Amino acid sequence: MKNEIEFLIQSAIISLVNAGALPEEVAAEVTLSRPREAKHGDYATSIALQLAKPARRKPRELAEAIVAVIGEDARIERIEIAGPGFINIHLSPAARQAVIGEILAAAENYGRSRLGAGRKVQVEFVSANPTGPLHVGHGRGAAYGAALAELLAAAGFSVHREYYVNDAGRQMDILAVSVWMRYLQRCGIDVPFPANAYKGDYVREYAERLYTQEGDGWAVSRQQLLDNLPPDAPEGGDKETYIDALIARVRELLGDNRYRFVFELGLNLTLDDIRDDLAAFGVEYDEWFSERSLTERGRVNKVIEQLRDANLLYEKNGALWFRSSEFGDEKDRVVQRDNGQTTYFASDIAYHLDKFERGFERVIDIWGADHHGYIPRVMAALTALGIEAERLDVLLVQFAILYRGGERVQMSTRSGSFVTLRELREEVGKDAARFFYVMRAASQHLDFDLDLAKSQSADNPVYYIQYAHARVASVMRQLAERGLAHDRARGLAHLDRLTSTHEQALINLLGRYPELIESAALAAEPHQIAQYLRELAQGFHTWYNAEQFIVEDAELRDARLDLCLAVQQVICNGLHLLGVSAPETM
RNA sequence: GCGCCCGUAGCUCAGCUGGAUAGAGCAUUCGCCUUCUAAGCGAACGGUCGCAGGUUCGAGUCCUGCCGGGCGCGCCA
Repeated sequence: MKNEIEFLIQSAIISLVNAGALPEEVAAEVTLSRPREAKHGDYATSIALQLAKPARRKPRELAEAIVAVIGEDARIERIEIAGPGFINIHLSPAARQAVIGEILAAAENYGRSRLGAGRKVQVEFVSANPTGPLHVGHGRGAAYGAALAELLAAAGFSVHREYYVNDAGRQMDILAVSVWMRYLQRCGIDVPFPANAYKGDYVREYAERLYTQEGDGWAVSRQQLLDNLPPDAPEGGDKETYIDALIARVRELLGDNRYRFVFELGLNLTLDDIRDDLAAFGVEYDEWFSERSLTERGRVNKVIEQLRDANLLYEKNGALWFRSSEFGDEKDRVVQRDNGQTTYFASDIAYHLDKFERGFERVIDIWGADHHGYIPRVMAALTALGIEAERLDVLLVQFAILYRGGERVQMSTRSGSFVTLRELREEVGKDAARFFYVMRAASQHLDFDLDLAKSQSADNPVYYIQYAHARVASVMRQLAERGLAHDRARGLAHLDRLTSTHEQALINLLGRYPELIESAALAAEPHQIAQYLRELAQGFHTWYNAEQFIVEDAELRDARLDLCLAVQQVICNGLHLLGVSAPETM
């Protein structure tokens, strides 16, 4: 409806221009807004105010000219010019009510848009290092990314959901060594656990697997392991230097095959865990993209050559540097270390290039806010490789802080006592977790109140919204119990009976939903959906308390039930986008 | 020091990409169940939109400078 009205006004302006009543250069884009005040109509535009100056005409006079050209239209009851020159459009009751029929006919497709026109968009999110279980910080990225992907799909984009698996690099070696050290301890060998290793209990579980499979056959002596190693942090050494030396030693002692085995064991068990966890969180991917595969396919070296050929690399202190500062980054960056190893950044350049080579028109990365400093170098690399940086959107998700009993829940990765996403899910449930994570703008720090998320009351927005959905189902059950049947067509034929302010407000809200999908998708703001659903549920609860639906008058009854079902459908569709279930009973 | 994000009601936050009298929820106070789920509804109370300038018909929204908070500034990933 909004688009139709916009088109109407746009056409009016064009015909004024054609008639010479307006200079050509004023043909601006007409945008409609939903006025806050009901008396300002269903839609309003300030186009006359915007055009007044370039057209050298008084705003109200211009508004009158535009309105005169529009003339009569069946969808419009009346058009008013208000204030300094706003054009307020009041839809005809029939045009407004028609949305109920549209919703019931389109069902789960109501609100879907062709805005994206099938354009290929990739959304990469979570992509946490597979060195341990996901924690609550990753949960927000997961919930946000999944909701955004759904939203873009609903807006007509062809969406590809991807998880970038950092299965190469030093962090994975540290995990392998962590597992190996726990294994040795399991074998009864007294070795100190490195300061920089992964201390979580899951590492012991992985080691137990290895022990179950191999017994103590892969064990070595303390002497063999530690001989001539530099001191670890507790002995006054450097934990980084120590762990690197230890990694080299373990490799040497185990040999390639066995080292590989331990490495893969850690990687695969962790990935299985992450996959299961996300699946239970309602988050599914189209692709799990391996970082290692980039190296194996020579993509990293290839991109380095590409940069070298473009004369964008130089050597300094034995390392290879990319001139990213020439493309807006604050300093140049190393792509290959003095030991010959390529950096994570080098892989990331190859990865982003690969994304665009796979044909995505637009690529969205969702990162934790702590990675924001990394954006300019990735953008610089893309620009250097001839890809317009605008095609990549890096969306930052701020931290979520958990509160329990009014107290901040402390999290510490170092001690291994962090709160995992799984624990959160088990404590508050998938629905509440998914909803709470996306109910605020991603750019806002999120206070996640665990007690509220668990509470089954109106204070809890998830239950409030789900309750509205369940209430409709309950009304329909009551109807059946009273031996009555719902006649949708009869209701649709008598929508003019829905005259109360509550009903009008609900109908207006329902009509906004398709516009909301588009605006939320374009702005990458799933929280708009969450806010809207609360508003819609509130409108429904208010109506529910004010009026009986199951009344004697069958025409009125069916009209009201049609509205009920339309509300239920939109709540269901909206919750689906957010990954929250829509229960029939509560 | 430099860069990014954020400052809106006592608290947690919206504010539709510059519009009309700044809105919700919670908290507080007062009401509503013999009637479709009270996991609900209604009402009241509550604001120098961090501060100061600027841009214009019009600024919570855009620009500049301060103040306050978060995060980041590795040959880690």
